[in-house]
Amino acid sequence: MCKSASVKKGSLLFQTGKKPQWMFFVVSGEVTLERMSQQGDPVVLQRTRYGFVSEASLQSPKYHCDARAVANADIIQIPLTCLADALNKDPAFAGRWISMLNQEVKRLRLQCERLNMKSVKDRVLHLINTEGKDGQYHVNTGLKSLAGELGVTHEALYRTLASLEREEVITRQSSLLGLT
Amino acid sequence: MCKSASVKKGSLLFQTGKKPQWMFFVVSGEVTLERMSQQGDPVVLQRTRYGFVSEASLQSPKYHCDARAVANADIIQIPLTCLADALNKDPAFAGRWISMLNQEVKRLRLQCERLNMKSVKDRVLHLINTEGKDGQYHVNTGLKSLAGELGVTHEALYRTLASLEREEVITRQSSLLGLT
DNA sequence: ATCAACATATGATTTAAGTCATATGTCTGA
DNA sequence: TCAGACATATGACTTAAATCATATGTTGAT
Repeated sequence: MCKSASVKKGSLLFQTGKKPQWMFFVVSGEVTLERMSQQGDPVVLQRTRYGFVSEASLQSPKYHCDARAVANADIIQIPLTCLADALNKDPAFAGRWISMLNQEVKRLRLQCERLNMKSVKDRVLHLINTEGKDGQYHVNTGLKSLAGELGVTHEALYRTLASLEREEVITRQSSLLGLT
Repeated sequence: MCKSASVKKGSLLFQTGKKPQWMFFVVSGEVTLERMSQQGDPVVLQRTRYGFVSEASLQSPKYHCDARAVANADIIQIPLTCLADALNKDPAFAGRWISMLNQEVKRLRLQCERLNMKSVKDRVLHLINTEGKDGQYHVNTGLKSLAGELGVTHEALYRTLASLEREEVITRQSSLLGLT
C-alpha cells in the first residue's frame, strides 16, 4: 500500500497544478514546499526534515506549489485514498492528524508574527525564542536559507548576527545561535 | 450544550495563559486573535467575521494569545468536551474539521509568502490576487487595520494605494480595491 | 590536489519605508 | 448637533535594509 522511495537532491516530489495522489512523509533529508514569486525567485512555504509534506493538500484538487528535495531524502508515500480511509475509520488517527494540523497552524501564526516585525534584530530574537529550545536555535540549512525564511537578505542577516554577537546579546558556535 | 452570547466591542473572549474550555464560533461582528509584541503593540494573528476562532487551541493546555471582539459580536460557544466527542464519533464531522484546518494552513502560507515580499506595492497586489475575487478585494476593517495585516505602517499603505491609483494599476471605490 | 561553485562576510551607496508632524474627513455617543 | 475620537491623507526628514561590489572561507567533484 504505502511505498518508500529515495529522492535525489533537487528533484521534485510534485509540481504546481498536478492532482495530488499521495501524501508524502519525509523520513530523512529535507524537502521544501516552494512557489515562484512574480519576480521569479522561489519562496519557501514549508521546510520539512521529518514529517508530512503538504498536509493541506489532502482535499485539494491540485497542488498550489512544488515540493522539492533540497537534500537527498528518504520518503514514504501513502495513497490519499488509503489516508482518507484511515481518517474515516480510525478516530484516534484522525485526532492525531488534527493535532498535527493544529501545530502547523500555530507554527505558521508565529511565523507571520515574526515576519510582521520591522527589524532583522527583532526577527532573529523572536526566532530563537519561539523556534529554539532553551534559548538555543540550531541553524539547519545555512544562514542564506535562514535569511530567506526571515524575509531579509543574507547580507542583512550576516550583519545583524555579527552585531548581536558584538553587543553580546547572542553567542554563536558554528550553527548554534544562543541567547547570552 | 452549546450556548449563544453577545459580546461587546473591546471585550475578551479568552486570555493568554487561560485553559481552553470552549470553542468559539463567530456568527456576526468581528473577533481577532492578538498577542502583545515585546514592543508593546498588539499583533493580529487571526481575524474572524464568520467561523471558528482559535481552532488550533483544541488540544492546547492553555491559550497562547487573546481573543478580542473588535466589533460587537454574536458568538456560539461549544464545550471542548462536546467538540472532542463529535470529532471522535462522527468521521464526517472530523473530515470537515480537517478541511477547515487545511484551508487555514493554506491561508497562513499565503500570508507568509506575502509578508516575505519586500515592497508594500508587491504585498498589496499579492493580497488582491490571493485574497480577492476576480481582481477585487473588499477592505472590511479599514486601511489602518489592513496595514497592520500587511506588516507595514498605515502611512506607507496610504501612499502606496495613492501611488498605485495614480499609476492606474488599481482602482478604488470606497472600500473596494480592484485591479485595472 | 585543484578548481569551481557556493556560503560567509563586510564595505559603500541607494532607496524604500518608518517616523514625526499636521490637516481634513468621518463616525459615534452624549 | 456638537464634540471628541479616530481614520484617512500627505509632507519632511531619518533610518534600516536593499543593492552592489569585493574578498575570504568551505565544500564537493574530477
